[in-house]
Amino acid sequence: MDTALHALAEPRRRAILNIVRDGEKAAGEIAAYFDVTRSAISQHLKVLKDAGLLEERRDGTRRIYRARREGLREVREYLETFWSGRLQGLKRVAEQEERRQRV
Amino acid sequence: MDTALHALAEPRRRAILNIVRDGEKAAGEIAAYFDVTRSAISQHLKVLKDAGLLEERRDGTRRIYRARREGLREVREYLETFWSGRLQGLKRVAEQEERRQRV
DNA sequence: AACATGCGTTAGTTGACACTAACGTTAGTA
DNA sequence: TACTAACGTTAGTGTCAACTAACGCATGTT
Repeated sequence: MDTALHALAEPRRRAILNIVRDGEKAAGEIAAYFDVTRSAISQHLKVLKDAGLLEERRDGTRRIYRARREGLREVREYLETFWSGRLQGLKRVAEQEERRQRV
Repeated sequence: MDTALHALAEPRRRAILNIVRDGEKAAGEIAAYFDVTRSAISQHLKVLKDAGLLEERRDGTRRIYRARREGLREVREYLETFWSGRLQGLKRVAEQEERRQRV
C-alpha cells in the first residue's frame, strides 16, 4: 500500500497510467509520449509494476503493459478507511486482503 | 492535487492524519506520538496543511489541528476519474459512491 | 519586566529518487 | 553466426525532502 501511494505521488507515473488506462501499450510506445529517456520510463514502469498498478505481458522482445485496476481500487479503499476509520472500514480492508491473496 | 498525493505518500504524515482523524489535537500532542523532533512534526503539519488535508486553529500559544475531510475526498475522487475517463467507468464509480454514502 | 510555554522557522546534513549514458539481455532475422 | 530490435539494468549525477539542532516569535504568568 505504501508503495502504491508512493508510485502515484510522481506526476510522470500518473501520466503513464493515463496512457495505458484504455488499453495495452508497449514500453516503447509509452516512452514515445515523453521527452525523457527510455531508461527513465523503464524505471517508472518497474515502480508501477511493483506497486501493483501495472501488469506486464511479453510479445517477442516487446513488453506490453496495461493498467491493473485492482491496484488503484485498493488505494482508493485504503483512503476511505481514513474516514470511517473504525470497525466498518477495517472489516472492509480485511475482506480485500483475502481477495488479494487469490489474485 | 499533486501536493495532496505527495503529502499522503509519506507514512509519517498518514500516521498524523490517523491521529487527528477522530478529533482535534495540539501540535505538541501529535508530536508526543512519535520519536522524532517536534520540528520534524511541525514541518509535516505544514505540508499537510498546504495540501489541504489539515485545518489549523489557534488557542493561546497552542495550534490545534484537525483533519480536513474535503481534502481527502478530493484525492479519492481524483483517483476515481483516473480510471473511468469513459462512461462505463463513471457509471461504476457512481455506484460505488452511493454505497459509500451510507458508511 | 522577566520568564516560561508552545509553537514555527532556518541552516545544515543525510538519504532517497528521477534522470542520463553506457552496457547487458532476449527474441527474431539474414 | 552475426546482426538488429526492443527492452531492462547499472553507474553516476543533481535535486529534493526528512530530519536534527539552534533560534525566533507570540502568548500567558509571576
